[in-house]
Formats: sequence, C-alpha cells, structure tokens
Amino acid sequence: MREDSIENNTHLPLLQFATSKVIAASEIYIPEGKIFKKIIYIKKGILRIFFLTASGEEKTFFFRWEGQIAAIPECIFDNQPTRQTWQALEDCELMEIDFDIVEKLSANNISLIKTRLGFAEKMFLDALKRVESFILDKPEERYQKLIIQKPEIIKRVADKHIASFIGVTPVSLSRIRKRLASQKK
Amino acid sequence: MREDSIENNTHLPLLQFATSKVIAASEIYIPEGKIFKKIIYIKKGILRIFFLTASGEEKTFFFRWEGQIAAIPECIFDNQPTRQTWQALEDCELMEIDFDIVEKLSANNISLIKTRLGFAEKMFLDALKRVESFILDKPEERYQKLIIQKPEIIKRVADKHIASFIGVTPVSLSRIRKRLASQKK
DNA sequence: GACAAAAATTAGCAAAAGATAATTTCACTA
DNA sequence: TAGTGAAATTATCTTTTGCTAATTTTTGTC
Repeated sequence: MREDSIENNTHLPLLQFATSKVIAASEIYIPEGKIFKKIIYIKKGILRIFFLTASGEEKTFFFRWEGQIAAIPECIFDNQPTRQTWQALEDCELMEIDFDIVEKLSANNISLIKTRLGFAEKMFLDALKRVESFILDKPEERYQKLIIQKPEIIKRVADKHIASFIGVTPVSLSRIRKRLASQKK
Repeated sequence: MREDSIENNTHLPLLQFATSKVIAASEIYIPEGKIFKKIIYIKKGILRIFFLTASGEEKTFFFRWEGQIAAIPECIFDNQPTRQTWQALEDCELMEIDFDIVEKLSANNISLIKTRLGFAEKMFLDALKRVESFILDKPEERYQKLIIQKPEIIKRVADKHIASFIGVTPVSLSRIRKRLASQKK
C-alpha cells in the first residue's frame, strides 16, 4: 500500500522549504483562474475542489484531506490557470512548497524524482479507479462504494457535495439514500 | 503539447530492447488475470481494453491507438493481475519492452525517469479529463466531445464499444445519435 | 433556547436511460 | 453475389434521473 504522506517518505528535507497556512472553514483557498504553482500537504481538514458551471452550479471534482499531498496538474504541468475552485470545508492547516523549488531540487536528485514518479502513478491509479466506477457502476453503487472506502467522508462532507462527486444531483442522491435505507429493513 | 510517442522523445535507445508483435483484428492480446509487466508502443492499429462483468457484458475502459504508449498500471506498479482484457480491434503492430529492463535502465538514468514522470503525468491528466466529463456532462455531451476530440475513433470502433466508454448502453447511444441527427436539421 | 439560513427531503411531472425483444442494416466470407 | 451473423436501430415498458418548488430538518449564531 502506498501512502501519500510527506512524513512517511524520505524527503523530509523538502519540509524546510515549506510554509504554513491556515484556512478557515468555508473559505476559498484557491480561486478559479489562478496559476497556482505549489505543492501542498494537508496537515488537518478537508478541501473541496469544484467546478463552477455556466448556470452557477458547483460540481465537486474531488476532495483532499489530512495526510494527503495535493497540487493542480494544469498549473504545475502546463502553466495554465486552474478551472476549479479550492475551498476549505473545515478549518485547515496546510504546508505549502513552491513547485519551482521542487523542480530545482529534483533536477539532479534521482531519489526525489522517483518520489514524484510514485506520486504521479498513485494519482493516476486513483483517477482510473474513479473512471472505472463511472463505467461499471450505477450512481447507487458509487455511493455505496464511497461509504465503504471512506466512511468518514460521508459524515464530514455535505450530501450535496457528495452528489456531484458521484455524478448526480442532490435530489437524486437523497432518493438513493431513501432506497438504500428501505432495502436494509 | 506533449506527445506520447517513443520516436519523439530522447529515449530511442530503449527501442533496442523492444521486440515486435503482431496481433490480428479481434484477437485477444492480454487476457484478464495476467500479470503483464511490459510497456508497449503501438505502431499500428487500435486496442480496446474492457472489463468483463459478472453478467457477461463487456464494458470498454479505454482505447489505445497507433503512436501511443500503453501499460497496465496494476501490473507494473503493484504486481497484480489485470482485471481487464486487451483486444485488438484492427490488425495491430506493437513493440514490447520488459518493464524490468526499463526499471534497470532508469535506476541511475535521471533523464529516463523524467521521461517516465512525464508519461505518468500525462496519463493522470487524461484520466482526470475523463472524470471531469462524467461529473460535468450528460452522456450526449460526452459523445459529442468524443466526436470533436477524436473523430476517427467513431469510424474505426463499433458503436457498442463507444457506448460503454461514455457510460451508457448501446441502445441508449443509438437514441442519442438519433436525437443529435434530428437536431441538426 | 430562539431564530435565520442552509441543507435535505419530498412531491409532481418530464426527460432520459435500462432491459428485453423484434426488426433492419451492415459486414464478412464462402 | 448470396447468405450468415453481428451490429445497430426501433419499439415497448419500467426505472431512474433531472428539474422545480414546497416542506421539513439541521446547523450555526446570537
């Protein structure tokens, strides 16, 4: 099992370049349109990353929580402004590291590049798992899998955010929950 | 723009370890359950990667075509048997390289590891794009985007394979096509 | 604890999708 | 080119989802 926690890997030295940041619950951490070239480590709290649609709806793309590393691929890899908004769902404590520094440090540090490769592969696998679930499962099953795989998330995050995360409307998720509850009896 | 073609990168030397392989149209290239630890480069043709469900349905996970690199993440990263089947949809010409060799060569070759990192990042971005489309778009829109982004694929691949690729049944895709055709008039 | 605001649920209706089967079209091969 | 099998379309019916709005529940704050 891989663990994408900074503490568990061999690159603690990176932490000396990190700065702390605190975000209060419900605050916007990174607004849409920003070119955010940092790697962050979440010490505490949950972040929600969402798209704002033309009709003003917020569609949750993913969540990141304590112990995880996060970054914005488009910004880091392609120097493009992000199309998503990052919001703290709880009071968050973060560590930020400029990606430029990571780049410089890894230019001739094969071990650090391997670590980055490991992260990229893990992220890729996670994203594939998600695609798989959209291909194979009904929304109902995606919800059930989420409950099994990450039970806390259901308790810490509003249903409406879970809804778009699994690709349905809040109303539809409410009906799914009702169906599941009645099946249990 | 990244291009995931072997010829376009600086690692042509890898090719000296590659062996050729030809697969006839409709043949199974990699069966479910195999631990396939090779990197392949597709010189010609299209491969379809699908899940076989408990009820015997084939759900297309993705396609790979000429000019692309492919590998099975679970096998390469985690040494696990693949849960998908790889099938040639056209006569295919492939180059295969043992992943062990890539591992050995990249152990102390920073440039090669960077190339691998680049591939992993590109794959990750592609997978994210796909998730995004499941979150934001209706099946109809996913189909339209596919037509725009990869028009040839529609012509070279059976509709029923496209259907599960965008997350619907073949019958439903047929209705989508009918709706779109009538809107055009 | 009372109040206000947000979230979740419910209801009613329309649209879309799934399941199954029949029919038509297409593609391949003898 | 005729025939066969697979693919695509169409039809019918059921289930699920989306949309909108009303109602209930929950949450947070004073």
